[in-house]
Amino acid sequence: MTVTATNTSGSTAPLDPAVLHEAVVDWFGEHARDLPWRRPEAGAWGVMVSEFMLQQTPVARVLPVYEQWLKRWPSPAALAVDAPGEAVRAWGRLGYPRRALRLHAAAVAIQERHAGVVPRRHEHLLALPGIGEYTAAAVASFAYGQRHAVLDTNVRRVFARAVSGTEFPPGATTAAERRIARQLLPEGDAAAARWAAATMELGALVCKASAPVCVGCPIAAACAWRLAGSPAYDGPPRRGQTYAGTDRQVRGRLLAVLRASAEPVAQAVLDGAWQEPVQRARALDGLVADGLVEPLEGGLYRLPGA
DNA sequence: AAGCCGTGGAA
DNA sequence: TTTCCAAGGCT
Repeated sequence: MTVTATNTSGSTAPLDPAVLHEAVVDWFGEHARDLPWRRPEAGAWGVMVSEFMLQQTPVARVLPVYEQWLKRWPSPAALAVDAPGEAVRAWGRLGYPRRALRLHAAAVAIQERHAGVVPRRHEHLLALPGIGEYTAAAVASFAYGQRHAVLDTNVRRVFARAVSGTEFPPGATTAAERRIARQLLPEGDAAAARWAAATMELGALVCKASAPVCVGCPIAAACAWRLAGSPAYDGPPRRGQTYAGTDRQVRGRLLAVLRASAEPVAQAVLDGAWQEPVQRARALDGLVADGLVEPLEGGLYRLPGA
């Protein structure tokens, strides 16, 4: 099947996948960042840890935490025998601490189901806690060199612009996007894995969400969005996140207190983290329900133990 | 399937 | 100052 891009006049011109592949992969060869999880010594576990941390958190903030994490827990087995609360503590301020809990749970599952080895099969990866469609494809591709359509926010944006001619992709991944990704995927395993990494990097460094650097783009001449005159986004409003005053902020405050304490913390201390008592109680209940906080006897709280 | 779940740097 | 947004997953 042929991949087409919409041009200015509304007609379509065929994109030659082989030409795109070469341009993007060559660009990647020159501009790829030297990230620790891309080095061979990272292994599948290193790749997996990085993917968890990079879910909605920028590379620059992940780097130091990633290094200390792998030094402390160089294998799933090492993490699995530690308390989940230690994972939450080491997660620091990366945000969305449920990811730390899920990474710990995934390590336990890898011990139980896969003899301590990060599974190779997409199906088995997908079954692990905290691993969805994207992360399963990413680990299978980056750690094991398999052929998978890796559709993260960067790749989706690159395809939206280069192929579909729109500034931004839809709110949720669509069947149409998966079809485009599958059609553009090179045949061989190694080529597909390289392509996945290259398109992600292109989205991260050049085809950025705001202020794309089209002068540095290897496929600018073939980009449907550019050829259409870079029309402004006209789809449904992309969801903006308010944060100040939300339960999420309160949860963050409470968890910060617990992270900072090696000992269980009294209710009264947690009360100092947020003024408004109803919201504070709701947030704490939520953290307990999520397994991020463990209530003890006598009004004490701590990060979850083993 | 729309909403929830943290955090901080940059524009 | 406010807004945007960063390699998503789960319910």
